[in-house]
Formats: sequence, C-alpha cells, structure tokens
Amino acid sequence: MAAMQSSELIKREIIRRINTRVWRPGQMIPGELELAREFGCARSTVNRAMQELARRGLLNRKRKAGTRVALNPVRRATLEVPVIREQIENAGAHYRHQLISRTRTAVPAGFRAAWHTGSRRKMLHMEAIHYADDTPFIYENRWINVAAVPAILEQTFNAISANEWLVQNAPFTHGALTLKACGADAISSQRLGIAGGAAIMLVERTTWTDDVLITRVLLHHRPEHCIESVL
Amino acid sequence: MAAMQSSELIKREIIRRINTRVWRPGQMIPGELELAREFGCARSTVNRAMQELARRGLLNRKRKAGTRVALNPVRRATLEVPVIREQIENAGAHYRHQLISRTRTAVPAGFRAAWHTGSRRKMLHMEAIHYADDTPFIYENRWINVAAVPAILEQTFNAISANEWLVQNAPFTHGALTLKACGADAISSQRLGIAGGAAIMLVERTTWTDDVLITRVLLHHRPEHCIESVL
DNA sequence: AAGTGGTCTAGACCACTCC
DNA sequence: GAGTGGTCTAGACCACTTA
Repeated sequence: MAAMQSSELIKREIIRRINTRVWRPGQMIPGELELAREFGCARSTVNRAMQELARRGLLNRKRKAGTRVALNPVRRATLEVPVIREQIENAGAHYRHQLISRTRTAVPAGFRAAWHTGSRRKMLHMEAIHYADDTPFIYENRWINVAAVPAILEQTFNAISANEWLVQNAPFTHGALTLKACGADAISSQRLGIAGGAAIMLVERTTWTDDVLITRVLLHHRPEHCIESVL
Repeated sequence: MAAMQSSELIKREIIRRINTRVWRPGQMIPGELELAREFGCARSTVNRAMQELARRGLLNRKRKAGTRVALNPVRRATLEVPVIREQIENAGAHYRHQLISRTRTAVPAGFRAAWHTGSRRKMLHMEAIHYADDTPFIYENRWINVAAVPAILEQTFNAISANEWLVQNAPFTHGALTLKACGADAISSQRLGIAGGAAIMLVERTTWTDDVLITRVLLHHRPEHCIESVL
C-alpha cells in the first residue's frame, strides 16, 4: 500500500475496503499500530480517522477487543433545526409571526411528570402563528420555565418571536425532539386554517440546561410540510 | 482559572462561558494558544475541544479570523435510522415481516424525474409488511435498481427483509430522507389495518452510490408512531 | 505579511476488557 | 496480565484569510 498523507485519505480507504468487502461486516480489522505502519503515518492519525468512522456508525471499537466493521451500520440522518424565521425565509417566503396568547399558568397535568421543576405556577404559556407569505405555516404552542429564563417576562414578542429570542438568549445543553403525524384537532385546524382531522406533522421540542427545563414547544405544521434530511 | 485536565472539561467550560454570556453571540473568543495557556494544556487539546463545538454549530471558526460564538446556532438533531428489525426488537416486540408482492416493473412516472437511470424495465418493485408482535407496524413500498444490485434477483426475502439485505449488501455513499404526515390512502390503510384517512408518518428514503440509484422506499408507519431524536 | 486554525508526528500514560 | 483504544503533550509545518 502506498503511503498516504492524511486521515481523510485513510478514512476513504477504510470505507473502500468495507464497501468492497475486503473487510466484511462483523469482521475484526487491523489495529491502529498496524494500520499506521501500513499507511506510513502516526498512530494518532489512524486513530482520528477510525474515531470519525466509529462516530458515523461504520465501525465498532472496544478497548482490547479491537475494531470491527459494524454489522448493521446504524445510519444517522442529520436534521438541521433552524430558527423558524430562517426556515421560512430560506424557502423564499416572507416571514411574519403573530402572538395569540400569553399567560402565566400551571403546568398541564400531562406534562408535569416530564417536567423536572417542582413549582406549578411558574410557567409562561404562549401561542403564536408563524406565517409564510400570509399563509399560516406553523401553529406554535409553547411553555417556558420562567424560573430558568426570568428575562422572558419583559418580552412582548412583537419584534422577535419567542422561538428566536430563546435561541439567542437561552442556550441549552441538551434537548429532545419528537416527530409525530397526527390529525389536526379543533384548535390547530382553526389556527392553521385547514380542515379538521387533516394529517399534520407535529414536532415537539424540549430543551434543558443542566437538567433545568427551559422550554417545551409543540409545532403544528401545515399538512403539506415535509422535513428533509441527508443520510 | 484552575488547570483543567481534558478536552471534555474544556468543552464544558467554553459552553458555560457562552451560556453565562461571558462570551456573547457573535463575539470573538481567545485563540487556541491563549486558551491552552489559561487551561494549562497543549494547544491540540484546546483544538480538539473547539473543533467539536464548531461541528455542533456553537462556534464558527476561520483561519486567521479566529473563533466566534455562533449567532443563531443551527442545532442539528441526529436521527438514528436503524434496520427495521432492530427498531422493532429494541422496542421489545417480536419482529416478523411478510412479502406481499415482488415484480419487475417500469418506474412509475412520478419517480422517473428523480431517477438517474434511463432504463425503464430494470426496476424491482416490492411491497412488504413489518410486524411488531403480529401488529402491522410498517407498510413498505420499495423500488430497487436491479442494475445496481443484480444479486437482488436471487433473494426471496423470506429469511431476511429487503431492508436488511440491502443494508448489508448494498452500501451507499449518500442518501436522502423525507418525513411527511399524510392521511392513509386505501392501500396503506388496508395493509396497516387502520381507518382510511388516519394520520400516518410517511418516511421516504432514497440511496445512491456515486450517483447510481440503489433503492427508493416509502415506509408507511402506524398512526401512533413517534420518531425521537436528541438535539 | 502575519496571525489564526488544521493537521500531523513521536512519544507517553492511562483505561478498559478480554483471556 | 496483556493488548487494545482513548487521550494528552510538545513541537512542527502548512493553509487559509484577513489586514
């Protein structure tokens, strides 16, 4: 094997050997030292290449046990989650949002289990509609933990949506995303101006910083809405 | 600042400074050398930490220009796309699949534009149902480019599903994923044993190796199905 | 032209886990 | 216990971009 120059080339060569069945699924492949000798580079260069491929799911690595080609490579699709305004503007439409309600409220019973905060009256609930060229695009139903983001109370959300304000002012350490198809209920069909029962994409996002809940939002999309991603 | 020990701690410290507004969105942050001195570690350790955060979208890095805190951090959700069998078994259910049809056919007119292959009679079309504990979980509607995977013709798909066979035998270089909510049509509602018009999650996956199309599949999920992910 | 990040090296020590 | 990957260091050179 000719000497290679970078971890990028090493990655490609490893992928090539997997795809051409030189190394078969489940099979153990040579260790870092051996590959470093073969490729004429330092071990850490091979290490970087293999860690990247393991992160992508193509390799399974274990200390002492070595590195194996993944049996059923778990593909990961990367979904970009932009601010709603940018999502709409990137589609070439004019963005506008409208606040519908804004109340301090108790946490709905169904949420309380998932809520890590004990207090029951410290939630800000709000509804808004995001328009793309005057067509309702998303009906947003959001709860915000006031204790985590006290500055939220000073916001009117006229100039900037809660979505965008939170992205800029309440960074989170981790979050969960759930996608579900569901029939539009009375409220969301009215908000979106669509027929009741129409199939809509419901996106739920919840974010925390260090186990303190920041916000939970339900995004009801228009029926035609597609979420696209690459593998 | 006390000396830190690992790139993991450095990452957390950087995140902390971003979250607590020590470093504000859009602001330039110190260079690798300066942080390495502050944290009492090698530059490459800082480099690893910052590259990871840039990959996550929290930082924007440019040579010579330095590193800045991202203005509107585009969050990326990582969707795991496992083999359907594993998806069902991981949910604790018994997996079973049933082939419904298997014909060589022309490419449906609606697809031909997206198809990069000119030939019209070289497609294998198949339908299957994936069961979780004897409940129809996914109705699969798949087209396979025979020219790209000739060995597919020898498969009966009794012992192994097309999904799993392709994952193991037809590695792809890139793919596209589309998620959409739609009402069940006559066929899919019958296949899944659900009411017509019920909101179901429709997943479309298309994969290529080097611009040669391998397969395109429509997965019709049960109405309750949720797709979960982390941010 | 100069300063920043990107990558690589050679070596070291450590952590994990299989034997 | 021994062998593997995980991480770190100190130094080097290079690539890119801004000034």
